[in-house]
Amino acid sequence: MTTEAPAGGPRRTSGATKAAILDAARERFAADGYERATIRAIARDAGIDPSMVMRYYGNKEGLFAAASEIDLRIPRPETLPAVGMGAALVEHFLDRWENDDVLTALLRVGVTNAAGAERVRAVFTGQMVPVVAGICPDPEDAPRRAALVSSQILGMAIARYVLCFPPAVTMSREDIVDWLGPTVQRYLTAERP
Amino acid sequence: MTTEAPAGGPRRTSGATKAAILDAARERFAADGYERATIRAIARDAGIDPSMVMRYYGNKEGLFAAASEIDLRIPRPETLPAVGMGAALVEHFLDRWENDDVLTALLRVGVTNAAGAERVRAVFTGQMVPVVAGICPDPEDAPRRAALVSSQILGMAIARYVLCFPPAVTMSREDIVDWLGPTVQRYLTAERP
DNA sequence: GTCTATAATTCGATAGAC
DNA sequence: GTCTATCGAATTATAGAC
Repeated sequence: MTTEAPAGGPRRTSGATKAAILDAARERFAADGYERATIRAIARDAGIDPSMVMRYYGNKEGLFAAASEIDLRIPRPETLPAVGMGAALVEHFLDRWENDDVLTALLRVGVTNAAGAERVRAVFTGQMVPVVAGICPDPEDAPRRAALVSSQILGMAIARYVLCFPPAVTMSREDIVDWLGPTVQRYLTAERP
Repeated sequence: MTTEAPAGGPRRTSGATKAAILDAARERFAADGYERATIRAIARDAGIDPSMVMRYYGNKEGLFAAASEIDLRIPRPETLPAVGMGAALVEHFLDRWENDDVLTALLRVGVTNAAGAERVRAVFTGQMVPVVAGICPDPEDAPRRAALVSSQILGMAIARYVLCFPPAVTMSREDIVDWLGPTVQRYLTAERP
């Protein structure tokens, strides 16, 4: 029990508190979006006082910036199967989306908040485009191909995890990979139509 | 000038005021999302007093319900070209998205608000699924195919009109139709993978 | 490091005069 | 039909005690 700490000492370390705040923030931003996720609720979830959030992150915007740092961990092209890169990418993103609240949080905030949209664009430009550039036959066309791939990945994420269209929710992972894989593959490597 | 109306008469008709409110509401909801679109701002845009909004629509939720009524106007399958239904649908939705704020408003609110998500699901079930059922070879699979089609349409709409990925914004309509058309066509009519 | 108290806004919603 | 005035609640953010 942390309450057994010596008198005068911190109840818990600064690092642990900050991590607890970030965890709670990620969950709240993912569940409620930027406006409805209040600092009070986040602090309550983290079991600390709202003023601690301000102390550590300055303001709500700073908190979101810290909580929405993200690495998509897109596999390097060399590690992907030569055939079925599209399917492998779809599978990777399904994994990430189901195991990391930050993706949903970033998407929800990006749709409602101008600063959030800017962050999503930065992730797209910094992490998606370079990988696509390493795959597609015409690197100068990588941004456009990356946008096409992202549109399909984002669209399925919204249908399945945010809007919760029943058919999109009940579809098995395998079905989604089988349907979306060829689409992504085509966006990556097909000749321009 | 409406101020020349006879003493005691309304400055403008009830219908005109209500329409002005709905127009302003659609714009605000589309631009700011549900939480940030305030009744005060909507009333200011419409050039009336905030209390009029309450009088006509009861509360904010009622206002959004009225402002987000929408008909996707998806063409009946018979009127679509036998070959290139996918392309025709993509073109239709690009048109709708560029000429009707309600689509963006509904999408923005659906992502942040539970009631908004329910409305999007209702539009999906009521307008998208039936059309797909009239096109696809196996009507019992229409909901799933409709979800796949919607995921690609919604994803491009978000990338182009909400998140504003530069490549998605600068792409020409023709390019989008050429790239997404075959995808939608496959989701509609291809055998299950 | 943690918490109390509170300032300063802002919002949705209501009551009532004209 | 329209507007003024305002209530009550909720929010971010700050100042300062312990």
